[in-house]
Amino acid sequence: MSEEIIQTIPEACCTLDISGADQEKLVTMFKALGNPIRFEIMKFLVTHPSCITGDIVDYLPIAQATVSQHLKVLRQAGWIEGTVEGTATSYCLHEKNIAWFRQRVDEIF
Amino acid sequence: MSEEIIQTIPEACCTLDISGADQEKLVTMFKALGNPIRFEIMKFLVTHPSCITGDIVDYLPIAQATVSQHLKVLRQAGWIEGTVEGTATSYCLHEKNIAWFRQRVDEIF
DNA sequence: TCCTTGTATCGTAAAATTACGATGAATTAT
DNA sequence: ATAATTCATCGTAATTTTACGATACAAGGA
Repeated sequence: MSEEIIQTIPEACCTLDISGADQEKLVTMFKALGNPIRFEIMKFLVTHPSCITGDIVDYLPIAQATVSQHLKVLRQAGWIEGTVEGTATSYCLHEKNIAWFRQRVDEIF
Repeated sequence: MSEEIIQTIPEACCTLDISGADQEKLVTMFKALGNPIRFEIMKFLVTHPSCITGDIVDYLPIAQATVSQHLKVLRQAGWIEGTVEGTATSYCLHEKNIAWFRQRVDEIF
């Protein structure tokens, strides 16, 4: 006779109000800043509000195409906003999303 | 006669007190949570304090080896702590590092 | 109109990440 | 001592990310 083994995951001590699309967005934001170059870009934008792509390219030791790619990741993750100004693009922090990120982090941990 | 062009990066509006090893640690923490499975593990640990590896393996739809690998990433990033208890390993949040993370985020953004 | 400037996107090579089964190592049970 | 349990690590295939040069595109100036 073999005994029946019932797998039980321990009971939760509490609930967490994050899931679905919000959770995906949060993970995307974490992932975007989990890269040294992109973190450096965010630091640069904090200390140099609304500068253009070229300023960041001049500042960083990597190719323009790569910077543009990183800016796209940060933009799609919601960390920054880009505004086309003539032939240039001006970037600034997406304050609303950043505030949202902080609230979620404070809420979860 | 060609005119000399001097590249100038715009002046900073402020300074940011994060760099070097601290910055690397912060990026590593962001990177670790920038993965859906690892985020899910963190959520599980928040709601199920000090559970063992097997509990997480039962909860997630992925192989034990993969869970173990993700736990290692979270441990090395400083999000969690593991304690060997006999043949099992019990994991819990690394509260101190988590607090440090939140302080840095609040400080920067 | 044609050229220059500032960026984004494409194609692609190299590197890193993710997932798995298999194996190993340590502890406990028989 | 042997077997079972629990977990980490190894080796590796598949996928994703990162970086670059080349190219395209849009706006402004000559």
